[in-house]
Amino acid sequence: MAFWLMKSEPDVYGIDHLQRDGTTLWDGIRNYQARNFMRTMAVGDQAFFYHSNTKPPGIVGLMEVMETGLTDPSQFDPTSKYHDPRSKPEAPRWDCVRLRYLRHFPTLITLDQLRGRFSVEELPVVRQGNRLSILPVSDSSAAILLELATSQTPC
DNA sequence: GCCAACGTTGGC
DNA sequence: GCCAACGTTGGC
Repeated sequence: MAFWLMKSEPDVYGIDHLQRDGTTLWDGIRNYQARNFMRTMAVGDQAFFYHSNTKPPGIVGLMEVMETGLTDPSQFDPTSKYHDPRSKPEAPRWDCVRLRYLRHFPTLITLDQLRGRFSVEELPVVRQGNRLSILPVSDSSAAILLELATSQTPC
């Protein structure tokens, strides 16, 4: 079982939406590197939910990969902001996974905390200007994150 | 294949 | 609003 970090803007789709929905299609990925990471995901992998473009940004909880290798329907939807006119149904360019809500962490693990604890090599999300919305997380980094999440007490 | 221009993400 | 990082596009 592998670990991942997946970003989303809480105003667009945050962990509270996922808790409400139970599961969701993680669609709209339009970056080849992120897509290729998604393609290596396996059912049962776990992903840290990262809230970006918010104050402060950071990791808010955990989710689980339910299905992989799904075609992203938004690429064929002309009304979607993720519509890709160059993608043809006989050769879809973008795919996605289905994720399941696992839990909120008791408190936010802020980007500041992550920067204090991890190097760029250990957890690339701490690098300034990192735009990749899906990143692998090593087992050792995941263990530290899970430990951090449980040791922090809500205020 | 090179590279300049441009666009996007996302922190601050 | 600014800017760092970096992917994409298109001319050549």
